[in-house]
Amino acid sequence: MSRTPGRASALQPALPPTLADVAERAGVSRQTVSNAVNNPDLLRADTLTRVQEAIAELGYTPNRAARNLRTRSSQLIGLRFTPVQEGTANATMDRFVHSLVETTREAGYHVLLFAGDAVDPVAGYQDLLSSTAVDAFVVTDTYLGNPQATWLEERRAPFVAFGRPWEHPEARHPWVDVDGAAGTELATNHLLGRGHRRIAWIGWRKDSWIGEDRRSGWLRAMHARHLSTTGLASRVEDTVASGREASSVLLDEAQPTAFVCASDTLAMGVLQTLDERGLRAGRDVAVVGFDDSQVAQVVPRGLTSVRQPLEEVAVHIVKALEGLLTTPAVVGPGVLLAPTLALRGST
Amino acid sequence: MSRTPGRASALQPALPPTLADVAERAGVSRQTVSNAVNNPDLLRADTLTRVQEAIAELGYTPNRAARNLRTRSSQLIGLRFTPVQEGTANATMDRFVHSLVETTREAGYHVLLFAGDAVDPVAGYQDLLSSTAVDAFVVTDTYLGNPQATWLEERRAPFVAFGRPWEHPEARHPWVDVDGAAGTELATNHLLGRGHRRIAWIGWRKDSWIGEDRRSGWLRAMHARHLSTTGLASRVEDTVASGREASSVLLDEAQPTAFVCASDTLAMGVLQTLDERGLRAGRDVAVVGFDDSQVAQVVPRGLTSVRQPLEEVAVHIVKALEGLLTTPAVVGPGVLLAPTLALRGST
DNA sequence: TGGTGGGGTTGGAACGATCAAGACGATCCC
DNA sequence: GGGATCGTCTTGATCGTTCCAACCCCACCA
Repeated sequence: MSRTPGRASALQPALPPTLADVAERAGVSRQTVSNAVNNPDLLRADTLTRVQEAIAELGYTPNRAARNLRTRSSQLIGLRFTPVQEGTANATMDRFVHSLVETTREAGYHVLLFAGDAVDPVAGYQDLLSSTAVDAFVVTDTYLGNPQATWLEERRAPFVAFGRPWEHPEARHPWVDVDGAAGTELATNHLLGRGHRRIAWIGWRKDSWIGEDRRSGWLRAMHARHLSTTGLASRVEDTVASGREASSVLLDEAQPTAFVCASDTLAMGVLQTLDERGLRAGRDVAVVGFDDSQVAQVVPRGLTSVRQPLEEVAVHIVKALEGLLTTPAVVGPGVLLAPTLALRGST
Repeated sequence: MSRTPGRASALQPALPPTLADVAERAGVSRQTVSNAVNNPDLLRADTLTRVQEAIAELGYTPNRAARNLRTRSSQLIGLRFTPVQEGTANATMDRFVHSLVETTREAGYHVLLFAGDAVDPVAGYQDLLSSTAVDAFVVTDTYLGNPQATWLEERRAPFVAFGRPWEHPEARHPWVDVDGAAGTELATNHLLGRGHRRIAWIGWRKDSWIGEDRRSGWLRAMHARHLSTTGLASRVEDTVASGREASSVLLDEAQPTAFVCASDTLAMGVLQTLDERGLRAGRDVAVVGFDDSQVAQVVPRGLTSVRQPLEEVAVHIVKALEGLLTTPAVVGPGVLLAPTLALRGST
């Protein structure tokens, strides 16, 4: 082939070998090499080893772009990456991304990150989808009234959501979520087991589905023991300051001995109140957070927190993705996973 | 074209339009459409608008795979994603990744994440490089004796490092780093300005280049004031427990009034010691951390911490990448950026 | 002997874009 | 007036892979 001399040139960086190079070396056709890579069992044993030797000698790796073009797939999963919010203890994304990268790798995929557009929530998806840059998406920000999910669904774009379609129970896309109510129920029962009876709740505003879900777990556990919850609940913004204020008010007006919070951020607000009043977390007042962030892990004496099984979430998401991409017709039901409780000094 | 009937089929999901479709619609050749997209100024004004109309009507977007194949570039930047370590306050990656995603987007690139192999640190790079899946890498884990960097350099693979080539000052690749010494010097001077004189250092083991660099900033600031540092320094593992122990010993043996730490993780250990001894951070003893993690931001009364300008780092990295990918010959010198100090209640 | 069947292999034609070179007409300049 | 130049657009080839249909060869059986 006329490629060889160009490759021999010392100035040009060597072009990687192609299928044709391997085929020539092994004395077979291109297609046979392709089969050796993708369907080895189609070849006779001796041909296969000969081709594999040629591949090894040349250090051949299939060119992705060419393969993508021909197969109409990129082996890439798109994920809109939202950073941690400064000043909060919100830490889900980082752990989740890692789990997803790890799991997709085992399935032969890679993760493509893209940034969100402040104005148009769909912009990033639009671009990647129409240029066929990714095979599918993982949508994580479903709590924003998920225009992305409906938009993607309309376009029949393959995607799996991390988060239930709260507002659209009729949605027909696969999703994986963590049972927040089960988490707070776990936390509340843990506190009940430690003898607490007046357990307060600090959660998010009523328009947050996730917040209401988590709240319901606390409510369920309390009612199961026939304990009153009146005056023990508070709904605020997800900031440390709000948690501080809410806990301060609750301590004054309802004298709780324990707090269950919708997030580690709010729990840190509680710890701050305790700190100000000279109360010891875990000894005088118990506190449980949600998300098992780094903050919960390293704060003095530690913060007990509900931990989402993000590794498991990633596994189910990838499983669903593989299903979507092989047999697009089948859409299984959503998957709901149970969180665990990371016990630390605050309870 | 024979494609049209297939596209009209109701069962098949519509194939996206191609260059040829647009060309036919606009009554021009394929190449002209290509030029309209990539070199609009080559076209006559009226032709351009006609083609653009056709593009808009059909909703055409160039197919990435085809473009990648032809141009031998993927517009993807590979980044090995290492997750936060559980139990630490190490938070650089998340913020950095976000900055990088944002900045690369503006430059027309996307970020491709891949997982590290525990055994072979080069495996992920190898795979992506030889399959021409990415145009370049951003290497962040240069502190590990960076076999990746040397490996990539040998292969003439384009990459930019976040982190200096400490062990290989002769390295000829572009890098961007944050001046850790300047950061700790800033922190120490801040404490000196507040009247502290006995300022202790808690850092990492001697084999950490980054650790020694940060230590040198503290040393420099102290020596500039002719203050003794004997007995005031400690080198330990980067864990909360180590920080706790080290600060406890230092308090007993050297009576410091302030601590400068190589990380927020160590600083949290100091806070824990203070908490145990009934001392108030910021009032009785001052503490400064490094990285401005979420932990520093939400811990009660806050932790003063050195903040790396990661957005700026990303900008310089992308700039270097663009340089590499357009004119591979030129390799500018490394870029060293100055961190800032985030002031909070602990000082 | 000759048809049948099937595993193993082959060559040509896509996939959808860009590159390189050339065609065409209009303009310019000597 | 003729050749060179420029701006604009077209044509054919090419990137490296996989799909498709046909092919070869040999075993099997009538």
